Amino acid sequence: MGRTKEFDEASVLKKMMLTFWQNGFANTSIKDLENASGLSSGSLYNCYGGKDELFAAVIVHYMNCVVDPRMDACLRSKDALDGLKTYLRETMEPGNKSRYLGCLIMNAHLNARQLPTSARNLINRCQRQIDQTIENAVFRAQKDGQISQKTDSSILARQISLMLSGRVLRREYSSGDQSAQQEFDASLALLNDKACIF
Amino acid sequence: MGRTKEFDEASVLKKMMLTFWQNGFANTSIKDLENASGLSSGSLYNCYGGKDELFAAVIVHYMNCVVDPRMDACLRSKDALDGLKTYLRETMEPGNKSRYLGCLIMNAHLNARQLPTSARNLINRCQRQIDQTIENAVFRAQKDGQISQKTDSSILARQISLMLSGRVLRREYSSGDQSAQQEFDASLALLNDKACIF
DNA sequence: CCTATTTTGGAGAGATCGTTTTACTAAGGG
DNA sequence: CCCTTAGTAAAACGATCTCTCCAAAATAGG
Repeated sequence: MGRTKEFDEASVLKKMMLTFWQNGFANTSIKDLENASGLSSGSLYNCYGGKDELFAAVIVHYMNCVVDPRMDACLRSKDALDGLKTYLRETMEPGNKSRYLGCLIMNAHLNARQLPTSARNLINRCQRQIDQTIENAVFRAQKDGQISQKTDSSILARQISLMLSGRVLRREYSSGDQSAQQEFDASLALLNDKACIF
Repeated sequence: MGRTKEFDEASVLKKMMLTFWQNGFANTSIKDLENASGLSSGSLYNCYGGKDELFAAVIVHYMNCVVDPRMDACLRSKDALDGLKTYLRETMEPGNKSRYLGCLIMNAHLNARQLPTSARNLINRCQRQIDQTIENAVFRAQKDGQISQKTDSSILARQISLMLSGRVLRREYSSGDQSAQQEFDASLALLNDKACIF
């Protein structure tokens, strides 16, 4: 039934994902994607249809390969609080990469106006999933006695989400090893000492 | 000494400020600025030199007209905690505008890579000023007994800054009246009950 | 081998971008 | 009247962008 594809779709998606992740949607050109993937524009348009659909495919790939495993680990963790802290650390810390890229989903929020509507809806759905994971972890930690009963866990979850978004937004501003670490510590501090906010 | 300027520079800067504020640097074209200001590109280039310098002038104008008054009011407020809360409310709440625009300075962080270096440095300097204002307010509130002595005020200030950035980042995502309000309330909750975090 | 089908790569259309230039009008001061 | 500065409108520049098109290449089934 015709010629077979020569490239590995997962590996190509990963390379394009990194490009979008670093540069954002509007600041990534088809030429960039050609260079990153090694494919020509003809192939890209043949496979995905256009930049918008390509971006959507990248987001799905990002969720599958990056976010979902983290969320699963968080939800399945025996120790709810530890699971949440691990999730935050993985999302907030630069890790072994030379540059902290933030979160592809959250990065997209600020440029939401430049995004095609379909991508915007997709992004929002993913963000809601992330927020709910955080909320679930906080609820479970409170039920397990790791967070004081006096704490309003809905508010605490919202605070955590906000700080996570804030750290992502500020990644280019406070990118020194020190300030990045301090912001991460400040976020975690909310969860210490049984989070006796109320 | 030649013909005098026909337009009011402050009013022109304000119109361009709103355009940059809504669309960001990269997504604002010279044509947009022509339409917004009513001037032709010739005049714009004659007065400011180019898009980069124009953006810098807009940032200075934004600081002078929007941020500085807020920071001054916060620092001069008799009640330190009230002053800080007012500052947060003004920056986080949509107010009377139809759409919440976030903060021009913070908006620029996520697109920092697209900005000219001069603008990036300017933005960072402004952000540092904002962070210090928040920190000063927290310190003063603690000295005045409004925040528990057990609280690590540096960490609390960082948390506040992070939430502020987070709210700005998420403005298009959680833009419903309800979730925006809830995020604002969650940020303020840190300052309630004498902020007995530690 | 043949043919239908798909992939691939490159050229280029068509649009928009920031910027410069040109030609022209308008207004102030000597 | 001249000179300088301020302003508009338009054209053109080279660069870059998304996307289309088409011929060549490769591979499946008959």
